[in-house]
Amino acid sequence: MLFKRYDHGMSFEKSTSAGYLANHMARLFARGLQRRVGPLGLAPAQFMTLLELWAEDGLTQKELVARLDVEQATMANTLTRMERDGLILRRPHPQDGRAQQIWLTDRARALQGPATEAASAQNEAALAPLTPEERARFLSLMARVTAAMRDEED
Amino acid sequence: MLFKRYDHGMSFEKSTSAGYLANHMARLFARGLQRRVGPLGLAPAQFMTLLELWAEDGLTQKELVARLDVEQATMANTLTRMERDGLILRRPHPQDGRAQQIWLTDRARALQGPATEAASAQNEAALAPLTPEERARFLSLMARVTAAMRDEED
DNA sequence: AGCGTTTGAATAGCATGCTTTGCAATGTTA
DNA sequence: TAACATTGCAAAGCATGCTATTCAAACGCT
Repeated sequence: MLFKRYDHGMSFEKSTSAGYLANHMARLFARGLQRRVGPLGLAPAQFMTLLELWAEDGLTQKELVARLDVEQATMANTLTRMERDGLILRRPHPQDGRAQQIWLTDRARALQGPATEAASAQNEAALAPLTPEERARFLSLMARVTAAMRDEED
Repeated sequence: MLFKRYDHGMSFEKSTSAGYLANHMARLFARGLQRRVGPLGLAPAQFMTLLELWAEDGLTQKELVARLDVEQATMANTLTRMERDGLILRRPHPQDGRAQQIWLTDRARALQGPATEAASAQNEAALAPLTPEERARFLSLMARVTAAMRDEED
């Protein structure tokens, strides 16, 4: 019997790999969000962080890390850039000398409307081909898969 | 009427934002894949690139860029690291003096089995809570959303 | 009180992604 | 064929992730 040179019998089709699709989809979301919120002077990770801070100000870095599920070092760097860009202020925590509280600037508050509109537009563009029922199922499936991987991490 | 300080009436719930969930899910996939293929000396983007090259060798950088949907500069950097790590060789293209062909090394060929097994294990862990029908629907939904965003880019 | 442990952040170093820019090899066209 | 345009890659610069390390503040226990 003849075999083609590269047929090792263990094809791994990227088009049917959840991880591959998830990566590609997330990159497309990020590109689109960048295109839409970039003109406001925001980057995607900054927008994600602002989402938490618009809901509640004065959090510590540790709290942001827990809510956004990124590493502490990643958050520290993102906050440094946001401080540089005049979006937040870091103030010493009144009860804990190791910690700081993160406060929004007026500029950051003013961006809530335009930025959330831009993000909604991106979501709408991505989900355009789906029916309302499919959208709900899709969000639910992503949430379950995400939860499975989080559980597996500990 | 009274309003809480931060209720601007435009809540954007991250738990119901497709983009937010996609980003989080992709980060969890990347962490898991890193954990599983890292010991083989591979990084996630290198694995993604190898997926194409295991199927077909001798492609140009331009062809890889088209198949993986990343920017040319991103691919150039990834290939430089793969060359440094002894996974590929860059050889001048016989017909086009500007281009090069990318060839796998024996080391890269030997990694196909273990690496695809590791990636399959990651996919399995992520999709564990889903039924076979749900998995199929999930992949199909991701493909449709991805296609919608790609279409929108041009 | 004193000492070891834990905890909150910062820093360094690296991988991946992007945009922008530059350059040499090819193609095209007047 | 000379001039212009296109194309394939590389390099610079930056944002976001990660791991590992370090440091000071806070805690806990004897």
